[in-house]
Amino acid sequence: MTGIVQTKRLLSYRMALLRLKKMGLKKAYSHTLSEETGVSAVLIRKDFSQCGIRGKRRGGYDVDYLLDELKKLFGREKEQNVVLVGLGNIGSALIKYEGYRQSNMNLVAAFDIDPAKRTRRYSVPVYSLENLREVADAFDVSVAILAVPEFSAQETAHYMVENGIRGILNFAPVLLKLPGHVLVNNINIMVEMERLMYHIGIREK
Amino acid sequence: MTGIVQTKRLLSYRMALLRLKKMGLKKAYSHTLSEETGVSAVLIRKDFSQCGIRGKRRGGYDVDYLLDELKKLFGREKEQNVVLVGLGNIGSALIKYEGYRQSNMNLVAAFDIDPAKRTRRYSVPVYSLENLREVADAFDVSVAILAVPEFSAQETAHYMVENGIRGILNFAPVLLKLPGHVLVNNINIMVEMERLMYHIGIREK
DNA sequence: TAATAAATGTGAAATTTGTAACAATAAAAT
DNA sequence: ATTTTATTGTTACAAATTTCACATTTATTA
Repeated sequence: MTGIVQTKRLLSYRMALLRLKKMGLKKAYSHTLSEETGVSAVLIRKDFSQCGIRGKRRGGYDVDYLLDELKKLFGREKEQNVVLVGLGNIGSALIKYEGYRQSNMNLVAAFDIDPAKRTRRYSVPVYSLENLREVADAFDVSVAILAVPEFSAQETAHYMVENGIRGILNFAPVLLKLPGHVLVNNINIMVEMERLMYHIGIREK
Repeated sequence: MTGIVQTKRLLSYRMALLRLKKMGLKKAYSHTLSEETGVSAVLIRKDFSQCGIRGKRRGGYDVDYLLDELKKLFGREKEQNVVLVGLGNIGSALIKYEGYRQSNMNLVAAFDIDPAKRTRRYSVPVYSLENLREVADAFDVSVAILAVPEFSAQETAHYMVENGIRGILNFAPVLLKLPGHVLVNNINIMVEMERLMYHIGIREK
C-alpha cells in the first residue's frame, strides 16, 4: 500500500500556509507551497489528495480551506496543556517561548530539581518534580518537554511516565527506555549540527 | 542502487558508543547498539558493512575501532569554528551550551542586533552582525547557527551568506531561500511538538 | 466560442529504505 | 575434539516513498 503521508510534511505545509495567509494570499498553488517548504509540487498534491483535500484544476487551493482541512487533521479542539521539565539552557529558552498558543498548546508549569530555579520570574510557575502528578491531574497534562541533563534524563523520564506523562519531547541525547505506550520525539541539536558539518565537508571535495 | 547510509543514524551510533565507552565497555554488539539507538540490529550491521566497518563474527565490534572508523567518516581533523547569530531565547541557550567541544566544534562568537545583548557576560564575545565578515575571516568560520526571529531570518541568512557562511543550522520556522551552494539544516521545535501531540491523539483512538 | 495555457489528480515506474532468511564464522560448552 | 550457540555479513525480498508521464479540468485569451 502506498502513501502514509508524513505528518512532518503536512505540518510544514500548515506553517507555510499560515505565513502566506498573513501576507494576504487567498489562493495557494502546489508550486507556491513547494517554494515555501522545499517539498516537490507533485508530492504536495499527492499528500493533499491522500488526505482527501482537493483543489481546483487550474484554480489551485483555497488557503482557508487548506488550513481548515489541516486543522481537522491536526487541530485538537481543546487546547492541550503541556509542562516543561528541566530549566537548564534549553529549558530556560522554552519557558520564555511565547509561540505555544499558535500551535494550540499551553505551557502550564515547569519543574526543576534546583529550588533556586523555582522563582516567580517566569510567566508560569516552577515546581519540584514531586508536584508533577498534582499538576498533571489538575491540568490534564499528558505531554511534556524534557530538557534535563543527559545523566538524569532516563530516570526523570521514568518518573514522569509514572505520573501520567504519555508523550515526551526529548532534548537529552539518549534513547529513553520507556513502556511501549509512551511516545518519544527526540531532538538532538548537536547531531543536527554535525550532520550539517559533514555535508559541508562532502561538498568541498 | 541500494544503501546510502543515513548520516543521522551513524551519528547516533557514535553518540551511543561514546556513552558505552564512558561506561567502560570494550565490545559492542549490534543488538547492544540497537537498544541504545532504537535502530534494528540488522540495519546497524548493514550500515557498518556498507561503510567498510567490520566486526568479528560472534565477537561483536570493538568499541574503540568503531569510534575510530566513525571518526574517519565524520571527524574533521581540524576543530571547526562556528558562530551564533541571534541571542533570543534559543540563542541565549546555545551560547551557554558547553558541549561543542565534544563534537569537535568551537563557538567563537555570537552576533545580535541589540547592543544591550553585546555584553561580556558570556564566554564568547557578542558583536554586531556587521562584524561577521571580519570574524569569519579571522577564524575561518563557514558554519553558523541562526536563531533570530522568523521575520528577520531570511534577510539575516542572506547577509550571512554574503559574508562567508556556507552552512546554517536554522531554528527559524521558515525555508530559507539561499544560493544553491549553501546548506541549511532546519530544526523546528514546534513542528516536533505538534507531531508528538498528533501521534498521541491517534493512539487514543 | 474555440484555442490555449496552467493547474490538479493519479496510476505506473523508479528509487530508496528496511526486513527476513540464512550462510559463515568464532567463541563457548560439553 | 565436537557440538552448540551467538554473532556478523549478505543476498534476496518487501515495503515505503518519490518521481514521471499524462489525463483531466478550469481559467484565460484571441
